[in-house]
Amino acid sequence: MSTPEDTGRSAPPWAPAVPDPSAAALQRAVPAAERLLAERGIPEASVARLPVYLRALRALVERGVRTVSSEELAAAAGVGSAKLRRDLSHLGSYGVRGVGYEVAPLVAHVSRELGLTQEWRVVLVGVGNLGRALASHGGFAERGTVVVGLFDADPGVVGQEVAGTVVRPMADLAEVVRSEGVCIGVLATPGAGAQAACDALVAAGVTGVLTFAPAVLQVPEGVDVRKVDLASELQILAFHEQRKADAARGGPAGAGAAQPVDPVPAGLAPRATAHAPGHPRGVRRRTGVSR
Amino acid sequence: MSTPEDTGRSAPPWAPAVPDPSAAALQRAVPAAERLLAERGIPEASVARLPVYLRALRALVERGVRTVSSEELAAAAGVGSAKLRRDLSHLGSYGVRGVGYEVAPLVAHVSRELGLTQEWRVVLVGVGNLGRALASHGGFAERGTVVVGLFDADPGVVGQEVAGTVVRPMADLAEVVRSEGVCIGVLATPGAGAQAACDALVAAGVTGVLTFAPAVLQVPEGVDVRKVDLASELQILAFHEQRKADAARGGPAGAGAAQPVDPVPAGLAPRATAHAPGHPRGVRRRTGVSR
DNA sequence: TCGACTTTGTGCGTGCGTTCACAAGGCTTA
DNA sequence: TAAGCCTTGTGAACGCACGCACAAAGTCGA
Repeated sequence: MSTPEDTGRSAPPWAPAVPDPSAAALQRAVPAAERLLAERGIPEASVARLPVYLRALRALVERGVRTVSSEELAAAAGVGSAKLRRDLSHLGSYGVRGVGYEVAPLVAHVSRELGLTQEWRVVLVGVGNLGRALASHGGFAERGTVVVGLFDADPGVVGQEVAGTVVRPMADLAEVVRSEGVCIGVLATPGAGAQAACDALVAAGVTGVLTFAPAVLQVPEGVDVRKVDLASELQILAFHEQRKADAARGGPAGAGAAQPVDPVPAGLAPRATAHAPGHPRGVRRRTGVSR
Repeated sequence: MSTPEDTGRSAPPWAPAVPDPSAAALQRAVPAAERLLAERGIPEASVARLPVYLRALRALVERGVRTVSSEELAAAAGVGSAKLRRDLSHLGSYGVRGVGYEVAPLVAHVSRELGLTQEWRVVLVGVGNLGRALASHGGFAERGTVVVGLFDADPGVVGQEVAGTVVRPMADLAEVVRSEGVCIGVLATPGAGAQAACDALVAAGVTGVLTFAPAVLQVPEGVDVRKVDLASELQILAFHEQRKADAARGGPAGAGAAQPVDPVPAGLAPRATAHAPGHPRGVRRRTGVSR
């Protein structure tokens, strides 16, 4: 069976400005076994890290580096080397034992895996403060993504020009999605109108949604939703800050915090808890970002 | 080492300059957040959901509801009831068997747990498109958070008034952080200046950072970093879209999105591709893909 | 050509998070 | 008071993900 590999359009836009002798490597046929492995299941956790690896790899390309060890790349991506190796192993074997990974081929491979060999056209619904920023934020999509339409339910906003594009009414959504081949939508509406906007996107044929709205979205099977919740992120940080403050004040083991009835000193300012118990200043390390 | 020339470690800190084995060793350290949690044992995963529960609860308060069952609240928050019950159990028993949870007390309790009984003052560094939006986005912090300072390294931006606040130079950062009792900083700079800005925040005494910059940040022990990566989110969506498209086209096709063109069989919605296991009943369901 | 060295790829143990399923507990009604 | 019903809180099982540690596999120098 013919592998749907790089037919036509050869080199990706970001192909290393370098001569690139390994072009052949790109064409190299991928063993069926490997492909199946990759197809069958790349853990979601790994997929989520691929963009990070890709960014690190591109930086390396920029610097003219041709080969990296898992240790180096992992450090650049802020993860452990073992994790990185396993993640990459899900894509097939693209490293050379005793040497490391060839940057150029790896960039190409990861890009292809993420579907970045094609351009993804997206529509943005909700042109408020955030929506405007996202539309203008040239690099928010880095590469591979193009906003082909801005929409808003507010008649007052429709017609305005934002980032060189005219905001269109929701009524035009379906038509644009179809004609432009859009399958990803970005939602930047207030929480109240989020579900309605989401429904409109789905009805139009979008199957992937990135939402910034503070609302729980209900979507039909087959539609992916990724949610970025700014308020929540801050609240989570606040939780940790409070925890640190408590630890600094009282003894660990949540002296007072453990009790349901915690006499919260409402008036007490969370003063710089900069110097918790014992923080070895000056030592840098990456901080877990959980997920 | 394969790096052609890694001369001078003068490379900017944010550059994926990897060498430095000692740094790798330091990464083994246990994230501050996790360690703190261990003292009281609220799983990070649960903490991350508390804001969502809180939002749902507030909506219930708005509607005058006084009691909710775990089933109802879970549905409103988009999670399973068992998960919700366990999450809440980490905060202590605030439910009444046979009845459910009393909304008002629960709101108060969760709020207190998240540290929302006090106001968290934050500074925002990087007043570009995104920074401006965040500063203006009145409700992006919902409640409990107040932006008390905008900073930017660009002299051209300093002095401008954004959202009623004058942008100040980075030189003023430390002073503001101290005088205002800030411990959380929001980073909205380009990737290039992120590490420097982060360093400035940490040096000023900030111990919690929310970054939107596409860069891996290195921070000292005791500082929490949460990262929101817009480009990555889109790429992850793209990955899934590609997967669906491949599946729709027929069998487990190649790993590459071959066709640069013909992304979507116009008008045809890539039906079902459910990669999420079965889900209870309900026409609509929330789509997994959480972080 | 051979041996020493380097780094990948992965088997395996461990711990966390999610889910099931049910006993415990509390309200309501007779 | 006692029986019945409802929902919480949680013991236990399951599965995923992470990290260690090492054999395999390749490079480099003699």
